Amino acid sequence: MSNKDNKVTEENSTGRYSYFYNKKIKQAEQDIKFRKQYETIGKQTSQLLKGLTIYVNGHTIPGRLQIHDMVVLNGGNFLHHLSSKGSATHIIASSLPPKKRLEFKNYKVINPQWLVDCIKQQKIVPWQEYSIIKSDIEQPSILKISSSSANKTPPNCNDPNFLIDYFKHSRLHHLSEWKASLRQKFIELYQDIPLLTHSNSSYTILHIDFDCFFATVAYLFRDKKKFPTLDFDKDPIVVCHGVKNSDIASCNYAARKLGIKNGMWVGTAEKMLPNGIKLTTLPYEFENIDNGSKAFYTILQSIEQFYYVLPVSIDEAICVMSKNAMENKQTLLQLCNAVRQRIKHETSGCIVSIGVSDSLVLARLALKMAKPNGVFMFDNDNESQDLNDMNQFWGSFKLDDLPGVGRSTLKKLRYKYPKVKTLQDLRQTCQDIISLQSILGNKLGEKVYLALRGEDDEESARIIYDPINMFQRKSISIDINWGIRFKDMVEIDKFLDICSDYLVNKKLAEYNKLTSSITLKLMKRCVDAPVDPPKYMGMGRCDPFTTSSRLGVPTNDGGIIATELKHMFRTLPVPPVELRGISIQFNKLVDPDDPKNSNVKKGLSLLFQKDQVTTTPSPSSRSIESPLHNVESNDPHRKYKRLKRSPVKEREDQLESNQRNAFQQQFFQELPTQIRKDVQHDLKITRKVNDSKLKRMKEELQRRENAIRNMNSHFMNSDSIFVPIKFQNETNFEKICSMVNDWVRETIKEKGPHERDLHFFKKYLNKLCDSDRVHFVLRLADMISVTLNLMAHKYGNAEGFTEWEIILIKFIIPLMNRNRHTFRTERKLDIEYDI
DNA sequence: TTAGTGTGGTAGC
DNA sequence: AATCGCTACCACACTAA
Repeated sequence: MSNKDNKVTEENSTGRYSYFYNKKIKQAEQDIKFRKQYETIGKQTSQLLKGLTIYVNGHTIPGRLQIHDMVVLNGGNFLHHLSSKGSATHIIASSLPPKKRLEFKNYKVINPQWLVDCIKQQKIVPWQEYSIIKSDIEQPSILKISSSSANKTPPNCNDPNFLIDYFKHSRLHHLSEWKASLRQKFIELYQDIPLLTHSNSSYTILHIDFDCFFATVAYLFRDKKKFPTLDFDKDPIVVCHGVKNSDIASCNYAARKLGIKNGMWVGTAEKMLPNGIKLTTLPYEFENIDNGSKAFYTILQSIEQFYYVLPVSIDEAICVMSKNAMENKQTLLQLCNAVRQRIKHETSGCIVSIGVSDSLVLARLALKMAKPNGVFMFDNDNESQDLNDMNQFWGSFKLDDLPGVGRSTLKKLRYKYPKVKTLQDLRQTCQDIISLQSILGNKLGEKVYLALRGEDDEESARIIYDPINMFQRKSISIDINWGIRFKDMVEIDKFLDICSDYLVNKKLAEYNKLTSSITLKLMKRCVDAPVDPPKYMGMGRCDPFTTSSRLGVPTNDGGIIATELKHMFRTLPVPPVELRGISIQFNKLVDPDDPKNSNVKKGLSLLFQKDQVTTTPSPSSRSIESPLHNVESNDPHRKYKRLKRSPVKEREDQLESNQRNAFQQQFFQELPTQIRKDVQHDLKITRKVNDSKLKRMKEELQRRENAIRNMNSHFMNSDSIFVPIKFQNETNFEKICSMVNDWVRETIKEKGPHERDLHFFKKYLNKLCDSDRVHFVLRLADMISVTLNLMAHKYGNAEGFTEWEIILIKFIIPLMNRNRHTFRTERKLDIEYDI
């Protein structure tokens, strides 16, 4: 090891000095020779690094040998041993233990990327940005140690940096980000090359993947002082953050032999160890993983025979080559081994395995056979393949080894075919496509059926025949299902602001897109799940709730999006303290440069175009709508004017809003103090959210839609506004009434309504409102109010009673005011709510 | 029929 | 002390129109 050598050298005992001195001379001579050789075969060399002396310390990616080649071929001096201080102009390292940091503190110590970038740009780029001990210079080491230990505060989702900090440590986040960026790069790299065609479908597929990548890198970059005798081939090693309920991201083959699997919790894995064997846990090496992957893709892309290098993930790629690119199996195997050798060499020891076949699914299965550390070629051709070999091949896979078969599908197959254990069994049991489709559904059934015959279904094959489109981004989203613990809506609003900011400024900006549709998904703790789940800060068992919203106008305005999210949150029945996870998706991405969106900035004008589109699908409405169009769209100026609210209109709105408030105030005064305060607080937030610009735009839309519907019913003499609305699969309002009545009566006695039931009830009420049937809502509200009164003396103190009271005040009554258009007419009913 | 919504499943380590 | 359970995309069931 070079470290050891250095120590000896520094001792500088006379005998040794001359030995190393000689060695140094010899190596310098070899370097020159090496360079000459390169030049004679016509390879590019340069004098870029002339005058620089570079030394590599410890493990790096690219590896020591590769850096050596890079330095020498670009005219630099490569220092094999750090013989005396000052002899090296640059030291390349990925990380330094504290002692080395001190030792090297006067050197330019940089990470390998510096060299890569220098060569790429063909100039010496400033080293400071690549310095790995820069941060130490700024503060004394003692202070740093104390602050870093004090830095380990428990995770807190109210911290403004929580999101970024969480993502920095999340393996799954990294995997997703890496994948997205590889796809993006693919598009840039291959956008001009012609697509492959089905007709010429004689391709060889190489599926290449690192063996336990995370674990290998973690091992290579481990703290050697902490693990002086660790043996990667013998000791079980896993990569994780924690000790007990922490996910295992990756485990080496010694661990796999004991039954340990990726995704398992550390505590579970430890239970599988035989007596006397210890499990070694190593931390993640995200940066070095990324570097390793860069080397991997660079090598693959440099191989001429590969038509495409399709990224699957950070450590996995599918290489497509024409069948006649290689002369025979022998040369193909040689190529595979050469690739494996190069990758191992240039990543300082990371191993890839390769599966080779003529379809995606077979290449993937072959890869499974190839692992660990091998190449496997599978020929599906019946004539050249021995039937025994066939049976053995398919017989060695479990059902969920088949791509597309996961936990859930496995369960379905097991249920239907309890005796089937291997893919060979399944091949024999399921001869027809129909039975598979009846269990698994149309597509998946077909996919499995074809896969068992070694063929790809159309969807899977898209990655070969249409990768550019497949890799084109169609949605953007973030999920946070760890560390979410909020106290109240104020905290959640702040968090939504942060999420919105991240999505807009990091994602939309990066891809230069606008969004016109948002989905919000919340995870709510199951009623019977413990408040603190087994995993620290985990989500535990949850019920999911989803809602989505069309914005009408494509936007990248963080404010509008945040406001909409806050509003959406409030439509879902998830109390702040029960929240365990949030997911936000932007579904309909729009290109701002697209000429048909040129008036996005004007915003509202697009809204009205959209309005016309969305309200014209049915023939009946179209016939009625045309007069409307004549009035409005014949004169573009007029249309535009309507967008600007007249001062009169603005005042009217103000008036209405005041009325609404007065209406609510009336109810508040009759409430017990505590409830009143709570309800008022939340309404304040809700109102703020609802009064946003977007909300006003949406209300305007809604009003126009209703107006058209009313016109319809007027002209057509039809009751089209009374389209049936279902609750609990019932459309008859009287029946729904009695159903709701029973439900209220039962749940008042206990703990109130179940969230899901309530959620659907609220949806039903919302639909009633949206279709101008507020009087039904009034009837229901009245009924509930009467029931509460009747039962007050007996159950007035029950939890359910209070719940229903709050539901009535906080949700149902404000709902009736929501649609101002109808409010003025319906209010005449003047039902008295005495609570 | 067609289009939209919400839900579920899968993949990578 | 613990711990960092993401994210894009397809497919399906269901509803509205």
